[in-house]
Amino acid sequence: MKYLDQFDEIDHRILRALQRDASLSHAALAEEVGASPASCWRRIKALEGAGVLGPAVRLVNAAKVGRGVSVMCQLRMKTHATKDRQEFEAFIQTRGEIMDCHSMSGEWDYLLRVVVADVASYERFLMRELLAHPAVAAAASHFALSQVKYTTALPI
Amino acid sequence: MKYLDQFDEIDHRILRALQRDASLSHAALAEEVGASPASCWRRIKALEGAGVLGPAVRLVNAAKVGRGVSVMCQLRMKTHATKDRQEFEAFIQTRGEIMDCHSMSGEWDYLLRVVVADVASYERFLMRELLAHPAVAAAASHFALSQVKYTTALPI
DNA sequence: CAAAAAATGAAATACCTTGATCAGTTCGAT
DNA sequence: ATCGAACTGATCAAGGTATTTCATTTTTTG
Repeated sequence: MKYLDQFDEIDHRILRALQRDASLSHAALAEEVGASPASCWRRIKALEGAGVLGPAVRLVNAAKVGRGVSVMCQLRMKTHATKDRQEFEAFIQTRGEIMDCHSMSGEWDYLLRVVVADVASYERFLMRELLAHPAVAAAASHFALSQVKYTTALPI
Repeated sequence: MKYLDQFDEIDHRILRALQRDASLSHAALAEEVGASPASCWRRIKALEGAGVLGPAVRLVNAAKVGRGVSVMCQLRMKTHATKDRQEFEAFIQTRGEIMDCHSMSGEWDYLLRVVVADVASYERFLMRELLAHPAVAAAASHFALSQVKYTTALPI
């Protein structure tokens, strides 16, 4: 099997197409990218094997399931000890309302995107979960007024 | 057809399962959520029709396609005129490296998540695209050191 | 330039999936 | 308690799909 150290134009088209619509059949995909279904199948397998192509997921409308409010929350930690960091990052994984968490450069240690039903829910989450966590020193919350863009498709 | 003003436990399980794995067949899904394939199919159609269940997309490993660096960029606008805002938000849609954009409360107008290959690429993007835009007054960039969590699955 | 390796397209098959039908059942309203 | 609407599970036909094989073409390597 070829070693995927770089992608050709067909690979790029496959990645673009599947990022947009994971439900495309190999036949439909083949027509779109200009290759045969068999070739597409082999390329997809190679891309999956190389860890480039990840899982297929279904997107859900946040507002319609009562998660219409996004809050960006910056956190500063009390300590930067490895053990505390690991414990905190493990805690992050367990909280479903935390969609993303990045470790940041600058004066704040982490930036979280939290989805909640309303402001009251966020207040509760902030007070009881985040600020109550022993490793957290301070938090600054910024509410999203609207979502101008949201995509999972990387530019390829 | 039933009016989806609320979901029962089976709907919740379906949404959770499809958020995790969009490639599940109706048969596999049925077994997982404890219903018949036919019932799953009808519920999925209803959820799609109600706009709850969105598209199936394939996730791609950002680092492996040369987009391993995420930067959070806060922007302040020169003006808040409707026309300028609309024009800027349309511009946002055209730039593939901008994954998310939220209109924010607080002292910054927008928060963007930008994915680039490296710091040099970001510098170029910031200078030539964002700061060069006529509606943008100022920007503050924060680099993500690592991605602690990233999910598309809302808590349901 | 020649040989080897790798990728390609076409074809074929067995499987699986979707989506519809129908009789029975649950649930809510009166 | 009774009626009716809505939902359910089982079944099934038609169609499409994934995956393999093989001969051919393209690319790489020596």
